[in-house]
Amino acid sequence: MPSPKRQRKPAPRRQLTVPAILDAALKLVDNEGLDALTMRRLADELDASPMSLYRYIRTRDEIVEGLADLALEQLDIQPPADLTWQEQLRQIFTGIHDVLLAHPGLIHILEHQPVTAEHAFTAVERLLAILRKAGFSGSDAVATIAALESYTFGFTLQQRARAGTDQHDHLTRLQHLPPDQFPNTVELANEFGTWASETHFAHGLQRLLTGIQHDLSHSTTPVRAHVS
Amino acid sequence: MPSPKRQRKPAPRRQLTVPAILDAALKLVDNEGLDALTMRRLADELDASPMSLYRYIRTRDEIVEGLADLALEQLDIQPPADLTWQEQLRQIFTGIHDVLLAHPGLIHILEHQPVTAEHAFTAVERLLAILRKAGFSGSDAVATIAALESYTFGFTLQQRARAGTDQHDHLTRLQHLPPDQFPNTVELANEFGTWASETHFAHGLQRLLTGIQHDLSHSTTPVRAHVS
DNA sequence: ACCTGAACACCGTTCAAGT
DNA sequence: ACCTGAACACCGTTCAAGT
Repeated sequence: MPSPKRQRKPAPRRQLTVPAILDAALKLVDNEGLDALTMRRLADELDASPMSLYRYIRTRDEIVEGLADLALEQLDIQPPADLTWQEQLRQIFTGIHDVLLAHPGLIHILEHQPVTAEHAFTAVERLLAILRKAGFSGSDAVATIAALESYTFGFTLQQRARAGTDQHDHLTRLQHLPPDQFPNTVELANEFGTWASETHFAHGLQRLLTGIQHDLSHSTTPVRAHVS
Repeated sequence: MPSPKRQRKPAPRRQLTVPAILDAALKLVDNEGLDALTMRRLADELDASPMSLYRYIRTRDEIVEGLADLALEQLDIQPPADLTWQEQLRQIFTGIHDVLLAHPGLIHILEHQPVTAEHAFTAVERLLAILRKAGFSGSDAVATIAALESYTFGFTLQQRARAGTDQHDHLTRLQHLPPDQFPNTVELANEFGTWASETHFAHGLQRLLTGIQHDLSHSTTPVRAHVS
Protein backbone atom coordinates (compact mmCIF):
# COMPACT_ATOMS: atom_id res chain seq x y z
CA MET A 1 0.00 0.00 0.00
CA PRO A 2 2.08 2.83 -1.34
CA SER A 3 1.21 6.16 0.09
CA PRO A 4 0.53 8.70 -2.64
CA LYS A 5 3.28 10.98 -1.37
CA ARG A 6 6.09 8.53 -0.95
CA GLN A 7 9.18 9.45 -2.83
CA ARG A 8 11.27 6.62 -4.16
CA LYS A 9 14.10 8.65 -5.60
CA PRO A 10 17.36 7.43 -4.11
CA ALA A 11 18.03 10.74 -2.39
CA PRO A 12 17.06 14.39 -2.83
CA ARG A 13 19.89 14.22 -5.39
CA ARG A 14 21.82 17.40 -4.71
CA GLN A 15 21.78 19.64 -7.73
CA LEU A 16 24.88 19.96 -9.80
CA THR A 17 26.27 23.47 -9.79
CA VAL A 18 29.43 25.06 -11.09
CA PRO A 19 30.80 25.68 -7.58
CA ALA A 20 30.05 22.09 -6.56
CA ILE A 21 31.88 20.85 -9.64
CA LEU A 22 34.87 23.07 -8.96
CA ASP A 23 35.01 22.06 -5.31
CA ALA A 24 35.08 18.40 -6.23
CA ALA A 25 37.68 19.10 -8.90
CA LEU A 26 39.98 20.98 -6.51
CA LYS A 27 39.73 18.19 -3.97
CA LEU A 28 40.62 15.69 -6.66
CA VAL A 29 43.58 17.71 -7.89
CA ASP A 30 44.92 18.37 -4.39
CA ASN A 31 44.71 14.73 -3.44
CA GLU A 32 45.79 12.99 -6.60
CA GLY A 33 47.33 15.57 -8.88
CA LEU A 34 46.22 17.34 -12.02
CA ASP A 35 46.34 14.17 -14.09
CA ALA A 36 43.68 12.61 -11.92
CA LEU A 37 41.23 15.30 -13.01
CA THR A 38 39.34 13.46 -15.72
CA MET A 39 35.78 14.07 -16.67
CA ARG A 40 34.95 10.49 -15.82
CA ARG A 41 36.66 10.50 -12.44
CA LEU A 42 35.13 13.85 -11.58
CA ALA A 43 31.66 12.68 -12.57
CA ASP A 44 32.12 9.59 -10.40
CA GLU A 45 33.00 11.79 -7.47
CA LEU A 46 29.76 13.71 -8.03
CA ASP A 47 27.65 10.60 -8.60
CA ALA A 48 26.76 11.69 -12.07
CA SER A 49 27.51 10.69 -15.61
CA PRO A 50 30.48 12.26 -17.36
CA MET A 51 28.15 13.99 -19.76
CA SER A 52 26.07 15.76 -17.17
CA LEU A 53 29.02 18.02 -16.37
CA TYR A 54 28.84 19.48 -19.84
CA ARG A 55 25.63 21.24 -18.91
CA TYR A 56 27.69 23.48 -16.63
CA ILE A 57 31.10 23.78 -18.21
CA ARG A 58 32.11 23.76 -21.81
CA THR A 59 35.36 21.85 -21.57
CA ARG A 60 37.81 20.31 -19.17
CA ASP A 61 40.12 23.30 -19.61
CA GLU A 62 37.38 25.57 -18.34
CA ILE A 63 37.40 23.61 -15.09
CA VAL A 64 41.15 24.00 -14.84
CA GLU A 65 40.87 27.75 -15.28
CA GLY A 66 38.20 27.88 -12.64
CA LEU A 67 40.45 26.04 -10.22
CA ALA A 68 43.14 28.67 -10.47
CA ASP A 69 40.69 31.36 -9.51
CA LEU A 70 39.27 29.26 -6.70
CA ALA A 71 42.64 28.69 -5.08
CA LEU A 72 43.75 32.29 -5.53
CA GLU A 73 40.73 33.38 -3.52
CA GLN A 74 42.63 32.27 -0.48
CA LEU A 75 45.19 34.96 -1.13
CA ASP A 76 44.00 37.52 1.34
CA ILE A 77 46.90 39.88 1.01
CA GLN A 78 46.70 42.71 3.45
CA PRO A 79 49.89 43.14 5.42
CA PRO A 80 49.79 45.89 8.07
CA ALA A 81 50.42 49.23 6.38
CA ASP A 82 52.86 50.41 9.01
CA LEU A 83 55.46 47.82 8.00
CA THR A 84 58.34 48.68 5.68
CA TRP A 85 57.71 47.94 2.03
CA GLN A 86 60.30 45.14 2.22
CA GLU A 87 58.46 43.48 5.07
CA GLN A 88 55.12 43.86 3.31
CA LEU A 89 56.49 42.25 0.16
CA ARG A 90 58.09 39.51 2.20
CA GLN A 91 54.78 38.67 3.82
CA ILE A 92 52.85 38.73 0.59
CA PHE A 93 55.17 36.43 -1.31
CA THR A 94 55.50 34.12 1.65
CA GLY A 95 51.70 33.95 1.58
CA ILE A 96 51.69 33.12 -2.11
CA HIS A 97 54.26 30.45 -1.45
CA ASP A 98 52.03 28.98 1.26
CA VAL A 99 48.97 28.85 -0.97
CA LEU A 100 50.96 27.21 -3.75
CA LEU A 101 52.19 24.57 -1.32
CA ALA A 102 48.71 24.02 0.10
CA HIS A 103 47.33 23.26 -3.35
CA PRO A 104 49.92 21.06 -4.98
CA GLY A 105 48.10 20.94 -8.27
CA LEU A 106 47.68 24.68 -8.58
CA ILE A 107 51.22 25.39 -9.62
CA HIS A 108 50.94 23.08 -12.59
CA ILE A 109 47.83 24.91 -13.64
CA LEU A 110 49.27 28.39 -13.37
CA GLU A 111 52.34 27.61 -15.40
CA HIS A 112 50.37 26.76 -18.51
CA GLN A 113 47.90 29.59 -18.44
CA PRO A 114 49.27 32.80 -17.00
CA VAL A 115 47.23 34.20 -14.20
CA THR A 116 44.35 36.03 -15.76
CA ALA A 117 42.14 35.16 -12.80
CA GLU A 118 40.26 37.93 -11.08
CA HIS A 119 42.00 37.49 -7.77
CA ALA A 120 45.43 37.74 -9.33
CA PHE A 121 44.66 41.31 -10.35
CA THR A 122 43.89 42.44 -6.84
CA ALA A 123 47.21 41.03 -5.67
CA VAL A 124 49.05 42.86 -8.43
CA GLU A 125 47.23 46.09 -7.63
CA ARG A 126 48.23 45.89 -4.00
CA LEU A 127 51.85 45.17 -4.88
CA LEU A 128 51.95 48.12 -7.24
CA ALA A 129 50.54 50.38 -4.55
CA ILE A 130 53.20 49.30 -2.06
CA LEU A 131 56.01 49.79 -4.53
CA ARG A 132 54.85 53.14 -5.88
CA LYS A 133 54.51 54.42 -2.33
CA ALA A 134 58.06 53.24 -1.65
CA GLY A 135 59.30 55.37 -4.53
CA PHE A 136 59.63 52.85 -7.33
CA SER A 137 59.01 54.08 -10.85
CA GLY A 138 56.16 52.41 -12.72
CA SER A 139 58.37 50.28 -14.94
CA ASP A 140 60.60 49.37 -12.03
CA ALA A 141 57.62 48.32 -9.95
CA VAL A 142 56.49 45.98 -12.71
CA ALA A 143 59.98 44.53 -13.11
CA THR A 144 60.21 44.02 -9.37
CA ILE A 145 56.94 42.13 -9.19
CA ALA A 146 58.05 39.93 -12.07
CA ALA A 147 61.29 39.09 -10.27
CA LEU A 148 59.65 38.27 -6.95
CA GLU A 149 56.97 36.23 -8.63
CA SER A 150 59.53 34.31 -10.66
CA TYR A 151 61.50 33.44 -7.57
CA THR A 152 58.47 32.37 -5.55
CA PHE A 153 57.07 30.37 -8.39
CA GLY A 154 60.30 28.66 -9.35
CA PHE A 155 61.17 27.84 -5.78
CA THR A 156 57.84 26.23 -5.04
CA LEU A 157 58.11 24.23 -8.22
CA GLN A 158 61.46 22.81 -7.16
CA GLN A 159 60.08 22.04 -3.77
CA ARG A 160 57.20 20.14 -5.32
CA ALA A 161 59.47 18.19 -7.68
CA ARG A 162 61.73 17.34 -4.76
CA ALA A 163 58.81 16.04 -2.74
CA GLY A 164 58.14 13.43 -5.39
CA THR A 165 61.56 11.79 -5.08
CA ASP A 166 63.32 9.56 -2.62
CA GLN A 167 65.54 11.99 -0.78
CA HIS A 168 67.79 9.37 0.77
CA ASP A 169 68.50 7.82 -2.61
CA HIS A 170 69.41 11.18 -4.03
CA LEU A 171 71.90 11.99 -1.28
CA THR A 172 73.70 8.67 -1.42
CA ARG A 173 73.92 9.06 -5.17
CA LEU A 174 75.61 12.42 -4.70
CA GLN A 175 77.99 10.93 -2.14
CA HIS A 176 79.08 8.24 -4.56
CA LEU A 177 79.90 10.43 -7.51
CA PRO A 178 83.53 10.14 -8.62
CA PRO A 179 85.35 12.45 -6.18
CA ASP A 180 87.97 13.54 -8.68
CA GLN A 181 85.32 14.90 -11.06
CA PHE A 182 82.89 16.13 -8.40
CA PRO A 183 84.97 17.07 -5.36
CA ASN A 184 82.70 19.82 -4.11
CA THR A 185 79.46 17.96 -4.72
CA VAL A 186 80.71 14.91 -2.84
CA GLU A 187 82.05 16.98 0.04
CA LEU A 188 78.83 18.95 0.38
CA ALA A 189 76.44 16.10 -0.37
CA ASN A 190 74.87 16.35 3.06
CA GLU A 191 74.05 20.01 2.56
CA PHE A 192 71.75 19.01 -0.28
CA GLY A 193 69.50 17.38 2.27
CA THR A 194 68.06 20.82 2.98
CA TRP A 195 67.81 21.73 -0.72
CA ALA A 196 64.68 23.78 -1.39
CA SER A 197 63.68 23.82 2.27
CA GLU A 198 61.55 26.51 3.85
CA THR A 199 64.71 28.05 5.27
CA HIS A 200 66.16 28.28 1.80
CA PHE A 201 63.01 29.96 0.57
CA ALA A 202 63.07 32.65 3.23
CA HIS A 203 66.78 33.23 2.81
CA GLY A 204 66.61 33.64 -0.94
CA LEU A 205 63.57 35.89 -0.76
CA GLN A 206 65.37 38.09 1.73
CA ARG A 207 68.40 38.32 -0.51
CA LEU A 208 66.31 39.25 -3.51
CA LEU A 209 64.64 41.97 -1.47
CA THR A 210 68.04 43.20 -0.33
CA GLY A 211 69.17 43.48 -3.93
CA ILE A 212 66.01 45.32 -4.89
CA GLN A 213 66.40 47.76 -2.02
CA HIS A 214 70.08 48.31 -2.81
CA ASP A 215 69.17 49.05 -6.40
CA LEU A 216 66.52 51.52 -5.36
CA SER A 217 68.63 53.50 -2.92
CA HIS A 218 71.59 53.75 -5.29
CA SER A 219 69.75 54.75 -8.44
CA THR A 220 69.47 58.43 -9.31
CA THR A 221 66.19 59.76 -8.04
CA PRO A 222 63.76 60.30 -10.89
CA VAL A 223 63.19 63.93 -9.84
CA ARG A 224 64.84 66.15 -12.43
CA ALA A 225 67.65 63.68 -12.99
CA HIS A 226 70.18 64.86 -15.57
CA VAL A 227 71.63 62.61 -18.17
CA SER A 228 75.33 63.26 -17.80
CA MET B 1 66.03 -12.28 -64.62
CA PRO B 2 66.57 -11.40 -61.05
CA SER B 3 70.20 -11.04 -60.16
CA PRO B 4 71.04 -13.09 -57.12
CA LYS B 5 72.27 -10.05 -55.27
CA ARG B 6 69.40 -7.69 -55.89
CA GLN B 7 67.86 -6.30 -52.73
CA ARG B 8 64.18 -5.53 -52.84
CA LYS B 9 63.73 -4.17 -49.38
CA PRO B 10 62.02 -0.78 -49.62
CA ALA B 11 65.08 1.03 -48.27
CA PRO B 12 68.08 0.19 -46.13
CA ARG B 13 65.54 0.92 -43.37
CA ARG B 14 67.63 2.83 -40.92
CA GLN B 15 67.90 0.94 -37.70
CA LEU B 16 66.01 2.18 -34.70
CA THR B 17 68.32 3.27 -31.92
CA VAL B 18 67.79 5.00 -28.61
CA PRO B 19 69.51 8.21 -29.78
CA ALA B 20 67.42 8.25 -32.94
CA ILE B 21 64.26 7.87 -30.87
CA LEU B 22 65.29 10.63 -28.49
CA ASP B 23 66.22 12.95 -31.33
CA ALA B 24 62.83 12.50 -32.93
CA ALA B 25 61.14 12.93 -29.56
CA LEU B 26 62.97 16.19 -28.81
CA LYS B 27 62.09 17.53 -32.22
CA LEU B 28 58.46 16.65 -31.62
CA VAL B 29 58.40 18.26 -28.19
CA ASP B 30 60.16 21.42 -29.33
CA ASN B 31 57.80 21.87 -32.24
CA GLU B 32 54.48 20.83 -30.77
CA GLY B 33 54.89 20.65 -27.03
CA LEU B 34 55.16 17.86 -24.52
CA ASP B 35 51.58 16.74 -25.09
CA ALA B 36 52.36 15.94 -28.71
CA LEU B 37 54.85 13.33 -27.56
CA THR B 38 52.74 10.26 -28.03
CA MET B 39 54.05 6.79 -28.65
CA ARG B 40 51.90 6.65 -31.75
CA ARG B 41 52.96 10.05 -33.06
CA LEU B 42 56.60 9.32 -32.33
CA ALA B 43 56.42 5.98 -34.09
CA ASP B 44 54.86 7.68 -37.10
CA GLU B 45 57.73 10.14 -37.18
CA LEU B 46 60.17 7.22 -37.25
CA ASP B 47 58.17 5.22 -39.80
CA ALA B 48 57.65 2.41 -37.38
CA SER B 49 54.87 0.85 -35.40
CA PRO B 50 54.19 2.14 -31.90
CA MET B 51 55.23 -1.19 -30.47
CA SER B 52 58.65 -1.29 -32.04
CA LEU B 53 59.77 1.51 -29.73
CA TYR B 54 59.30 -0.72 -26.74
CA ARG B 55 62.32 -2.74 -27.83
CA TYR B 56 64.45 0.27 -26.91
CA ILE B 57 62.68 2.01 -24.09
CA ARG B 58 60.56 0.64 -21.33
CA THR B 59 57.97 3.39 -21.06
CA ARG B 60 57.05 6.81 -22.31
CA ASP B 61 58.39 8.35 -19.10
CA GLU B 62 61.79 6.91 -19.86
CA ILE B 63 61.83 8.91 -23.09
CA VAL B 64 60.90 12.06 -21.19
CA GLU B 65 63.77 11.52 -18.75
CA GLY B 66 66.12 10.99 -21.65
CA LEU B 67 65.04 14.27 -23.20
CA ALA B 68 66.04 16.21 -20.10
CA ASP B 69 69.54 14.82 -20.28
CA LEU B 70 69.73 15.41 -24.02
CA ALA B 71 68.87 19.08 -23.72
CA LEU B 72 71.12 19.66 -20.73
CA GLU B 73 74.06 18.47 -22.80
CA GLN B 74 73.97 21.83 -24.46
CA LEU B 75 74.86 23.43 -21.17
CA ASP B 76 78.55 23.95 -21.76
CA ILE B 77 79.20 26.06 -18.73
CA GLN B 78 82.72 27.36 -18.63
CA PRO B 79 82.87 31.09 -18.05
CA PRO B 80 86.37 32.60 -18.09
CA ALA B 81 87.97 32.04 -14.71
CA ASP B 82 89.29 35.57 -14.47
CA LEU B 83 85.81 37.04 -14.15
CA THR B 84 84.32 37.92 -10.76
CA TRP B 85 82.15 35.22 -9.23
CA GLN B 86 79.11 37.41 -9.75
CA GLU B 87 79.84 37.68 -13.44
CA GLN B 88 80.47 33.95 -13.75
CA LEU B 89 77.18 33.15 -12.07
CA ARG B 90 75.41 35.69 -14.23
CA GLN B 91 76.74 34.05 -17.38
CA ILE B 92 75.92 30.54 -16.25
CA PHE B 93 72.33 31.26 -15.32
CA THR B 94 71.81 33.34 -18.42
CA GLY B 95 73.02 30.28 -20.32
CA ILE B 96 70.57 28.05 -18.51
CA HIS B 97 67.83 30.51 -19.30
CA ASP B 98 68.80 30.39 -22.99
CA VAL B 99 68.71 26.59 -23.14
CA LEU B 100 65.34 26.52 -21.43
CA LEU B 101 63.98 28.99 -23.95
CA ALA B 102 65.49 27.11 -26.88
CA HIS B 103 63.68 23.92 -25.85
CA PRO B 104 60.21 25.02 -24.88
CA GLY B 105 59.16 21.57 -23.78
CA LEU B 106 62.16 21.01 -21.53
CA ILE B 107 60.94 23.18 -18.76
CA HIS B 108 57.74 21.21 -18.41
CA ILE B 109 59.81 18.07 -18.14
CA LEU B 110 62.20 19.34 -15.50
CA GLU B 111 59.47 20.56 -13.20
CA HIS B 112 57.99 17.12 -12.74
CA GLN B 113 61.16 15.19 -12.25
CA PRO B 114 63.93 17.11 -10.52
CA VAL B 115 67.13 17.16 -12.42
CA THR B 116 68.89 13.91 -11.77
CA ALA B 117 70.43 13.95 -15.20
CA GLU B 118 74.16 13.46 -15.52
CA HIS B 119 74.81 16.86 -17.02
CA ALA B 120 73.02 18.64 -14.22
CA PHE B 121 75.61 17.37 -11.76
CA THR B 122 78.51 18.88 -13.66
CA ALA B 123 76.77 22.25 -13.66
CA VAL B 124 76.20 22.03 -9.91
CA GLU B 125 79.82 21.03 -9.32
CA ARG B 126 81.06 24.04 -11.24
CA LEU B 127 78.75 26.37 -9.38
CA LEU B 128 79.90 25.00 -6.05
CA ALA B 129 83.53 25.49 -7.06
CA ILE B 130 82.92 29.11 -7.99
CA LEU B 131 81.07 29.85 -4.75
CA ARG B 132 83.52 28.09 -2.44
CA LYS B 133 86.38 29.94 -4.08
CA ALA B 134 84.48 33.20 -3.51
CA GLY B 135 84.33 32.43 0.20
CA PHE B 136 80.83 31.00 0.59
CA SER B 137 80.30 28.35 3.24
CA GLY B 138 79.11 24.98 2.04
CA SER B 139 75.54 25.40 3.21
CA ASP B 140 75.42 28.95 1.92
CA ALA B 141 76.68 27.85 -1.47
CA VAL B 142 73.89 25.30 -1.72
CA ALA B 143 71.27 27.85 -0.65
CA THR B 144 72.60 30.31 -3.19
CA ILE B 145 72.38 27.83 -6.04
CA ALA B 146 68.82 26.98 -5.03
CA ALA B 147 67.85 30.65 -5.10
CA LEU B 148 69.42 31.38 -8.47
CA GLU B 149 67.94 28.24 -9.97
CA SER B 150 64.50 29.06 -8.61
CA TYR B 151 64.61 32.52 -10.11
CA THR B 152 65.83 31.34 -13.51
CA PHE B 153 63.37 28.51 -13.62
CA GLY B 154 60.38 30.51 -12.48
CA PHE B 155 61.13 33.39 -14.79
CA THR B 156 61.44 31.21 -17.86
CA LEU B 157 58.20 29.51 -16.94
CA GLN B 158 56.38 32.82 -16.84
CA GLN B 159 57.93 33.81 -20.12
CA ARG B 160 56.67 30.59 -21.68
CA ALA B 161 53.17 30.97 -20.27
CA ARG B 162 53.09 34.54 -21.52
CA ALA B 163 54.08 33.45 -25.01
CA GLY B 164 50.95 31.37 -25.27
CA THR B 165 48.57 34.28 -24.79
CA ASP B 166 47.36 37.19 -26.83
CA GLN B 167 49.39 40.06 -25.45
CA HIS B 168 47.25 42.81 -26.90
CA ASP B 169 44.11 41.32 -25.38
CA HIS B 170 45.75 41.15 -22.00
CA LEU B 171 46.85 44.79 -22.03
CA THR B 172 43.48 46.16 -23.06
CA ARG B 173 41.90 44.04 -20.38
CA LEU B 174 44.17 45.66 -17.80
CA GLN B 175 43.36 49.11 -19.15
CA HIS B 176 39.65 48.55 -18.75
CA LEU B 177 39.66 47.37 -15.17
CA PRO B 178 37.57 49.58 -12.86
CA PRO B 179 39.94 52.50 -12.14
CA ASP B 180 38.65 53.03 -8.62
CA GLN B 181 39.53 49.49 -7.61
CA PHE B 182 42.68 49.14 -9.69
CA PRO B 183 44.16 52.64 -10.03
CA ASN B 184 47.79 51.57 -10.26
CA THR B 185 47.16 48.64 -12.56
CA VAL B 186 45.21 50.80 -14.98
CA GLU B 187 47.76 53.61 -14.91
CA LEU B 188 50.67 51.23 -15.48
CA ALA B 189 48.90 48.91 -17.90
CA ASN B 190 51.35 49.75 -20.66
CA GLU B 191 54.30 48.75 -18.52
CA PHE B 192 52.97 45.22 -18.48
CA GLY B 193 53.74 45.00 -22.16
CA THR B 194 57.34 44.23 -21.22
CA TRP B 195 56.37 41.79 -18.47
CA ALA B 196 58.79 38.87 -18.31
CA SER B 197 60.96 40.29 -21.08
CA GLU B 198 64.64 39.55 -21.48
CA THR B 199 65.40 42.91 -19.89
CA HIS B 200 63.37 41.94 -16.86
CA PHE B 201 65.26 38.68 -16.60
CA ALA B 202 68.67 40.32 -16.62
CA HIS B 203 67.56 43.01 -14.21
CA GLY B 204 66.13 40.60 -11.69
CA LEU B 205 69.11 38.29 -11.91
CA GLN B 206 71.41 41.20 -11.27
CA ARG B 207 69.41 42.23 -8.23
CA LEU B 208 69.44 38.74 -6.80
CA LEU B 209 73.22 38.64 -7.25
CA THR B 210 73.51 42.03 -5.56
CA GLY B 211 71.56 40.72 -2.59
CA ILE B 212 73.72 37.63 -2.40
CA GLN B 213 76.92 39.66 -2.52
CA HIS B 214 75.63 42.09 0.08
CA ASP B 215 74.81 39.19 2.37
CA LEU B 216 78.27 37.70 1.90
CA SER B 217 80.24 40.84 2.56
CA HIS B 218 78.22 41.76 5.66
CA SER B 219 78.20 38.36 7.31
CA THR B 220 80.88 37.55 9.85
CA THR B 221 83.82 35.94 8.13
CA PRO B 222 83.94 32.23 8.86
CA VAL B 223 87.55 32.48 10.01
CA ARG B 224 87.56 32.09 13.77
CA ALA B 225 84.31 33.98 14.11
CA HIS B 226 83.11 34.27 17.67
CA VAL B 227 79.51 33.86 18.67
CA SER B 228 78.87 36.96 20.64
C1' DA C 1 15.24 21.31 -18.32
C1' DC C 2 18.29 18.12 -17.01
C1' DC C 3 20.63 14.00 -17.50
C1' DT C 4 22.37 9.90 -20.06
C1' DG C 5 24.43 5.74 -23.16
C1' DA C 6 26.53 4.75 -27.23
C1' DA C 7 29.96 6.15 -30.21
C1' DC C 8 34.26 8.44 -32.15
C1' DA C 9 38.89 9.39 -32.23
C1' DC C 10 42.33 9.29 -29.37
C1' DC C 11 45.83 7.53 -25.31
C1' DG C 12 49.91 3.87 -23.02
C1' DT C 13 50.90 -0.68 -22.75
C1' DT C 14 50.44 -6.13 -22.84
C1' DC C 15 50.41 -10.18 -25.34
C1' DA C 16 50.73 -13.43 -28.70
C1' DA C 17 52.08 -13.71 -33.12
C1' DG C 18 54.62 -12.92 -37.35
C1' DT C 19 59.41 -12.91 -40.13
C1' DA D 1 66.42 -10.66 -33.18
C1' DC D 2 63.44 -7.39 -34.48
C1' DC D 3 59.05 -5.83 -35.55
C1' DT D 4 53.90 -5.95 -35.56
C1' DG D 5 48.34 -6.15 -35.12
C1' DA D 6 44.81 -6.92 -32.14
C1' DA D 7 43.24 -5.99 -27.76
C1' DC D 8 42.58 -3.78 -23.05
C1' DA D 9 41.60 -0.14 -20.20
C1' DC D 10 41.69 4.34 -20.39
C1' DC D 11 40.97 9.58 -22.31
C1' DG D 12 37.71 14.24 -23.98
C1' DT D 13 33.88 15.21 -26.43
C1' DT D 14 29.69 14.85 -29.90
C1' DC D 15 25.22 13.35 -30.76
C1' DA D 16 20.89 11.60 -30.46
C1' DA D 17 18.00 10.02 -27.18
C1' DG D 18 15.69 9.45 -22.81
C1' DT D 19 12.61 11.51 -18.74
